[in-house]
Amino acid sequence: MSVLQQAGQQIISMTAEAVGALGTEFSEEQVRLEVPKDKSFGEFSVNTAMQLASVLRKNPRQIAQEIIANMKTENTYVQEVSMAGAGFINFRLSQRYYIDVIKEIFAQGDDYGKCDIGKGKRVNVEFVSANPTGPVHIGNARGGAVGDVLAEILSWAGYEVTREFYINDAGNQMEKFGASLEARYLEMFGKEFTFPEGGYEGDYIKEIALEYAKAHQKKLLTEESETRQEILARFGLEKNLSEIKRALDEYGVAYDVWYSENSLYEQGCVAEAIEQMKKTGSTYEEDGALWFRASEWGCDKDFVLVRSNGLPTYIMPDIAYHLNKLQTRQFDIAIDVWGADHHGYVPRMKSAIKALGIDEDRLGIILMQFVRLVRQEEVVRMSKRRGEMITLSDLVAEVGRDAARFLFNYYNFNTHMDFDLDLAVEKSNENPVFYVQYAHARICSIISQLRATETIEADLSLLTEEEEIELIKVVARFSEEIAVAAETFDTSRIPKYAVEIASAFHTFYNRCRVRCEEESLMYARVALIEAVRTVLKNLLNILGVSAPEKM
RNA sequence: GCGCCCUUAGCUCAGUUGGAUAGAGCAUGUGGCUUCGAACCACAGUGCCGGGGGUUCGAAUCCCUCAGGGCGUACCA
Repeated sequence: MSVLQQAGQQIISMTAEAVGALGTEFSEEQVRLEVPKDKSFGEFSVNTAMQLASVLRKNPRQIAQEIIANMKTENTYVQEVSMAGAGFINFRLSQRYYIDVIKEIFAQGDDYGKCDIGKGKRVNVEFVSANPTGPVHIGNARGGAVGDVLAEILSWAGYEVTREFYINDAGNQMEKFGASLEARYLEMFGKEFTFPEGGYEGDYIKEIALEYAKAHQKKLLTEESETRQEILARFGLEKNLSEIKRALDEYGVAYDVWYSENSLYEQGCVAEAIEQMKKTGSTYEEDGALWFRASEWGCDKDFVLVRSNGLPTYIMPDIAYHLNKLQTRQFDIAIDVWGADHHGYVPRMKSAIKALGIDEDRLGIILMQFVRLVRQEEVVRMSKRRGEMITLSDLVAEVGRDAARFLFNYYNFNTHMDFDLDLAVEKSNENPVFYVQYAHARICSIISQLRATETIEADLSLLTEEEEIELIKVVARFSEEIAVAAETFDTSRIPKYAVEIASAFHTFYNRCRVRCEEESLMYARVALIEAVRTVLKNLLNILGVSAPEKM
């Protein structure tokens, strides 16, 4: 339990106890611990008196007074309890609390900020899963940044995390891919060809075809069209996948598992999943197709699982995939990071999961709102069909990995965001990522200049300035921030929290000199900023953003 | 038609799950380096929390309704 949690728990206990002494039932779970908006009210507050007002039919202020009179603060971090406003009970902590926070940071170092709400549960986070028919485009960039950081947050929160990429290497799009490649291949040798309807028109298709032609020349001209397409598709898939891996690697995203959709077919998982769906008794045949009675499982409409031509629809291998994750591989939780255009897909997937007897809460779905790229105050238009798009590699080359990852996580996944390329590049000093990195570099610089004398044991009780206390108060919240971020899947809390710490540090820096007259105070302050450096570094690590010592 | 998401300062966004006077950054204005990094700090102004009802001690937050924007609603993926 962190120092912060200990203090919080003490307040909860003493509050529940004090209410009990008044002759009223009030459990610890009912105590709502809050942080007052105005710091002059202290570190914590509870609104217990207001909660009890309607029950006791008394003025909340009077109730608050009675609760306070019964409070036992001996041997706790609480120094002072007071009543304010409509009946808030406010708590001020003793200095020992702040000292213990810094000691805790030193003791835990690179692990400071971790918590154990995950209790070792196994979580699978599947994200990006870009279509392997082409390069990773900008739309996937947000999902990549958020998915990767979410995975990291969950791991800090005590979950055992697997990062996974689902390769859509089966079905319709693979055929279109192969047909598109074939057309370009034939075109190259001056043969007759028809470009498939809805095929992939991007230049990279020509490049892949050219590459194959360079290596194998006219070899495929004598083949049947079907085998030709298959060979080209497989060749192109290999190419694209290695390019996708390269781009993601450059972006700082590394996967534990690359899961092939096609392998689900090959291993009979799709057929098996169809059987399982039938066994639920919620399927029926109509017009030669197999339908799932999703309307019985909380979905507005029924939908088709197997078409009348015998081929499964797109959702069938996906059901098999989730069955594989949640049943076969026994993950406790599976999280999917999807684009907002898939939101209609959520109730369908959940209804299937439910019908199969799996607790739907084990499936967490994050819907990523779209990103619009803005340049010169204008929205950059992209067309995947025409192959006009900005790739992840382009973005990283233009704004850098640090800025991209930080900014994508800076906004909650649920907000539509505009990514201003000019702002991210030209006015890079306005970018919050540099603000945080600057704070880190600044601390490193100070510490390196004082390194010779840093070994002396510091007297942390000398840290009494308002800016010093504020700084400690902020860094003390770390594990709490991780816990909330993990529970809400909200990665944006982390960069925002990092900015808050950087800001508290800069304020401190401008108000208090580290290298000051009194040596003992100097050591105490060195210890303080050393602790802050650890926290900033840990936060940047979680974000996958570098923590430079010089800028 | 039905369903989901969004709407908070000039701009980009927070708002601790219903609490105290609604906050940051950017932009604007003023001030701060003979001493640790001025990529920084301090101070200043701006709000019909999209509109209107309701729930209660108390609403930006929960419910209803209307408006605007985005996206779904295939035997496409």
